[in-house]
Amino acid sequence: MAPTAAPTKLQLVQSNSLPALVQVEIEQLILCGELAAGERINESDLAMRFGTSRGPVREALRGLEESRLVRSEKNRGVFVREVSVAEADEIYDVREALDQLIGQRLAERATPQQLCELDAILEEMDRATAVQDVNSYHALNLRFHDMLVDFAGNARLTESYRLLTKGLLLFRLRGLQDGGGFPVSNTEHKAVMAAIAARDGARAGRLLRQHAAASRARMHKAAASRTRK
Amino acid sequence: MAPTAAPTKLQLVQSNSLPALVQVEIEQLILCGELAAGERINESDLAMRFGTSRGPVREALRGLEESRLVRSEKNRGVFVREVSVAEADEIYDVREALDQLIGQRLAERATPQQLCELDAILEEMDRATAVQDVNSYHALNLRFHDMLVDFAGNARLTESYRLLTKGLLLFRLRGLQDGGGFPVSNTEHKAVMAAIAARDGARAGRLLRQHAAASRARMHKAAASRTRK
DNA sequence: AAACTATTTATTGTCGACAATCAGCAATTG
DNA sequence: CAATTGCTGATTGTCGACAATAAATAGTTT
Repeated sequence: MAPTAAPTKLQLVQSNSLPALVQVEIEQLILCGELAAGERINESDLAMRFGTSRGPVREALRGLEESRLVRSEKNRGVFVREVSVAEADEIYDVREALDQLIGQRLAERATPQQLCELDAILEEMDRATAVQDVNSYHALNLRFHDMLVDFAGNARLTESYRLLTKGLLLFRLRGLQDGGGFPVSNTEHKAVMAAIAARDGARAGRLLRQHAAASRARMHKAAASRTRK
Repeated sequence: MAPTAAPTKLQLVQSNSLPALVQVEIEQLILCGELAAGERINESDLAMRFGTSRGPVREALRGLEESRLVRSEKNRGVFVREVSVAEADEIYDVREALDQLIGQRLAERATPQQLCELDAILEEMDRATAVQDVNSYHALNLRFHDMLVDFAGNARLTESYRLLTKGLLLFRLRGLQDGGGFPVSNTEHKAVMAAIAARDGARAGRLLRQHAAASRARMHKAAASRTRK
């Protein structure tokens, strides 16, 4: 009998190759800000840190370059990408289109079980809002949108979306955290959820797109107030 | 004085690293079908072919894995990806959303010069249709859509779109070339162009999305008739 | 003293070699 | 005779070493 639904830890470790492991590790380093945007990455240092040789590290960096988290200059090294406001704007343009699709598909396909999970997150976000816990809210917000795209049931859509939002995450790290308008954000989430629960695909799509647009506007506002200072 | 707009061939060769060169080379091999879908890729063979060692080849393959053109199994090698009809369907779902955005932005931003270039391609496609030259039409069609997304003026959008369509290309290689309905396809192109020339973003977006949907439908039809045989 | 040049040093790019692992075949055993 | 077990050849995974390049430093000249 074949082991059907048993994701053993052993199997995961054995299936994932070392460069792949190193890649997610470096990705974490970048996303958590330990490797700052614009910074140059030293291959030898990373290799030492992970206890490998430079080969796997180079392979991992090549993968990260393809996912646009780093850029590489010949004979000079690879650098953590920095995304400008203009680039973030471009990303948002695409994201809005994808978010609309996500809302649409969610309304068609999301199971009641999944809707419950989403509602649970929303409640947690309300609690975080009440205590003004920005960090928790930010993390929950990320998880919420990740679940949304997952539950939309289109693997390629998930891929594209994740790639895009990683770039956005890199931008947010530069300081401006969503313009601070996070109580508003959650009311928008609830409106989207209502449309999904009502199985109104068109409305859900429209609302989720508007939510992304609002988020973009908050970013602009924060960026503007920042450059003014 | 700095060389402003002179993309010397020398500079390109020197700026692009060897693994990057190898990567596009392998990509061509895959996209032109010399490396068939599902086939296993031998690192040593490729290294010999390009006159390098296995290191750069491995890095290139890691990049291609990130762009989903190959998949990698630990200790077994990397394989050219094969995309099923279901996956192609997923891709089309996303592509439709992006095409709508492309049409919208094109109507807003395309310069008269660019519109001329596009029209020129359309004429060529008409000529290819008249002579029933499927291959030429296919190539022109690819160029046309590539130019569309380029002229939309959003680098991230271009990236996402290209990534998606590469996957689709991989699927088309498996035999079914767009269901043969290519005279229809070009009339759709012309309708889109008319909307863009009229600077009607909403209509251009809607029409380009419908064009993608029609293309998807043609794929389904071809796939159905194929499995029936 | 400033500017240009030579040298040194650190880091990347590439390679060949060795170890680990897997697919296929042969031999053995019940 | 079927099935399991143990080889064998080939291929991948990883490493350390060397060459090539770029940044930093020191030295020289005007």
